[in-house]
Amino acid sequence: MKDAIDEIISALQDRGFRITKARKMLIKHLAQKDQPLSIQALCALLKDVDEASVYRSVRMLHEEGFLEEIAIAHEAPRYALSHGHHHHHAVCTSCGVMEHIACSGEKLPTLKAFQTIKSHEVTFYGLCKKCA
Amino acid sequence: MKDAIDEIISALQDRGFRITKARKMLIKHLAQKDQPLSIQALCALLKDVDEASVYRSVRMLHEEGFLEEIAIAHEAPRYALSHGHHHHHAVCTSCGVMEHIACSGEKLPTLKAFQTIKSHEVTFYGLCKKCA
DNA sequence: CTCGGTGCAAATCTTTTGCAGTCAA
DNA sequence: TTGACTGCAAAAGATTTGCACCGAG
Repeated sequence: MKDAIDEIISALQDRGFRITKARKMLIKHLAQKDQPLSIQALCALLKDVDEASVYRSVRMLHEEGFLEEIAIAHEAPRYALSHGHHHHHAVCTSCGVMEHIACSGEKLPTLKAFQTIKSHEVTFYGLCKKCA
Repeated sequence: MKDAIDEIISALQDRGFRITKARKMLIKHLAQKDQPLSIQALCALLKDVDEASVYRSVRMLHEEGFLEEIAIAHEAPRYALSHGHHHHHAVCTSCGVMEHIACSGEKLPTLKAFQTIKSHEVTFYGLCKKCA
């Protein structure tokens, strides 16, 4: 986990970004929480960092590809450190906890933390015939 | 299509809601557009209805089950008249047009209006072991 | 030392709410 | 007639932006 943090930090430095308290804290919290967090949740965790800086840092890290943005029905988007490999999610409608589901094509995915699934959503993103 | 509108209107009346210009226009636009629309898009179409009323009407129709709310990555949710049967969506990342995809279990779904699919997202909603 | 990033405050945008007047039933 | 809705205005919340100062490199 420490490795993941260091990797992102060196990558940022390589690209000319400075390593500030706000950015270091943001990455650290996302790495150790192991749960995608909304901007508001991040602001609550980073009490001593200005909200504007949280927004700016999240946007930058997302644009640079270090953060994955996860859209959830009826909720603000949540952010997590990018994993690289393709995957999906399960969300608990009661406590909000999220589980990462591998989409490897090799074996059937398993849900370790879930008891029951009530609904699912599938969305495709692509080009319609007019725009292709 | 006219039938769908009339059906919703009688159902609303049966439940004690009044049929106002705002509500009638909202339902009419959603029925004839045949595309899910965001609240902002609806406000633009319903220029002579106050934004606050659009928000109130959309919420009421959604709570009463007449509107389906569709979450799209990096976008405001869109609303469409409920179809009843379970289905999914494809979104064009260029023009935003959406296609409804049946999820019947009988035959493979087909995408009529789409040329290429770039990505997909699957999300499960349910109860985790702690909350079950 | 430099200038990219931060904090703070103000601006902007989105959504909600209170209230008095209006109109569907 | 009556109270469920609406429009309007203000409030609340979320996000962005301008600017002077600060600190990472």
